[in-house]
Amino acid sequence: MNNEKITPRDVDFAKWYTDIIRVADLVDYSSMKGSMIIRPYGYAIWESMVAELDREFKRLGHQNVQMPMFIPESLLQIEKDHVEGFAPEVAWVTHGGLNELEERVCVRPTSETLFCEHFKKIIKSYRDLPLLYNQWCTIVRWERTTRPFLRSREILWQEGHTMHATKEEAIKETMQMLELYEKFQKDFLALPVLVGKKTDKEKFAGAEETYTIEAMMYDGVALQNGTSHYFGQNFAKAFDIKFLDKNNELVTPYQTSWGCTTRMIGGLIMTHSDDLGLVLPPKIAPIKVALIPIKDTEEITLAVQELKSELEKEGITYIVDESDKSPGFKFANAEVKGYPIRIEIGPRDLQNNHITLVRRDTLEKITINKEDGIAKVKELLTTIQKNLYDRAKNRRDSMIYKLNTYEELKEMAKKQGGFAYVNWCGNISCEDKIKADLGLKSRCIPLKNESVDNVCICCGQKAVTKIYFGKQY
RNA sequence: CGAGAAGUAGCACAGCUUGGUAGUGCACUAGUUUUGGGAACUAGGGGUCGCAGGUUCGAAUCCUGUCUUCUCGACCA
Repeated sequence: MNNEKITPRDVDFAKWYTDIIRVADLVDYSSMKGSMIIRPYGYAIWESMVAELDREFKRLGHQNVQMPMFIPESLLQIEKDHVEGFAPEVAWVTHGGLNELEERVCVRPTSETLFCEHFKKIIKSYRDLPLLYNQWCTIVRWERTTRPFLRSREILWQEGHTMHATKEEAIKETMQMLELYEKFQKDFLALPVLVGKKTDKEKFAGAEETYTIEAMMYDGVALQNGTSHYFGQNFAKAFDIKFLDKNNELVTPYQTSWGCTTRMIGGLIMTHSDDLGLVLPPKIAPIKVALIPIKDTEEITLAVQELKSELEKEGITYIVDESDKSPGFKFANAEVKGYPIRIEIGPRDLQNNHITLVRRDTLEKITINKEDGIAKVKELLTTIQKNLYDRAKNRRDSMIYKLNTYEELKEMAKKQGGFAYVNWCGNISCEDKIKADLGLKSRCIPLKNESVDNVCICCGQKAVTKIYFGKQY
């Protein structure tokens, strides 16, 4: 910890973001371009997410597996759209030891092809389905420009891959996982998200339908924070995966995949944090409470001990700052780290049998009887979680603009950010034009579509759907 | 990949115009006094000034090349 100042959020958002990451000591940069080292505190945040998601995946019947890191070129090339989509950002290994490889292999940018090869071997009968696999791993995409958490060359993520006997079941799985992500981001990360379908232009290479979770950052720029794909039989056909159904007929199964990454940490920061440092939703904060003794006396040490054992009894994680730093320094440090609640214990408190609780989200100080402390902590953790979500949602909602004319859209594109909610004819030409002229990309088509009786915002032809446009990270 | 800017201690930077012993703040170490919003004092440790070449008696400083990073564009699930 050092006492570097953070660039104010409204002055330079990009600098503010990297400052937060630096002062909270979440990552370090490796000697290789575009690779980040996730430091212990950053990793602890990821572990909180992993624990929650992994439990949910397993509850829904998924099993974890581990696939190889390398994909032979011939394997990657089996599905045509897939290889075309990923070609520009694949890293290749050409040598093994001192010898040139007969066939080069890539470092997985995603593992559909590996799973498919495996599925082809193990799926024989309808009794083998559904096959519900998930993998926690890192992937590599050779990005030209990188940004910590949001776009790095090595990505720590989770990828689910499932096979189903029927189309309905596969679609159900796709939607179920999408909803799981939405619920997780809402309930745990306190991120209000738009859920919807990607346009054909923006969908995953090789997918029939791509669904997305779109969060909006403090500056109004969108962040795709999770996806769920319905593949239909595209990969299964390309890989010649077949099984014998109940009628003893050889048929092709239906497939899904879904994933989310450490990008969610970036999303957390860009949504909740402020000029003093990190702000973490209590449910995801690795440490919920920071205990700060103001002075090093016997009386205070005793009171800290009491609080520690009470927190332990309740299973609330905490940290005690027993360093010989000044109180002000300890407060600032606790704020930088984003601990949801800080408890100050000093002589003045103890005189009256009090302790002081400080909320990280509002910085409100609450003086309370020592005995009531833990009950108040529990209550506050819930309150803070809710407040963070409400705050983010109000901000997000205030930046969704329902627009009808191209002029209005043009005006919006000039502004800082936000989502435009507009009518669209469904043609890629309009999507291309809006991107080329205004720099806005389609975010998603809402799942529950309102009836559309208007014209496309771009071409004026009959609109077929509502759609969100916005800038993206 | 195009345009611009920058690389000097862990971090942030000054020094460069006009070449002459490597500097400042924070962080770090030890000691003393402190402690309710980023403590004070004292004493320390830490650098081949991104890399390579050139000019020069002498280069962080001037010249050439090169690598890397950042911003903007392009690209991008």
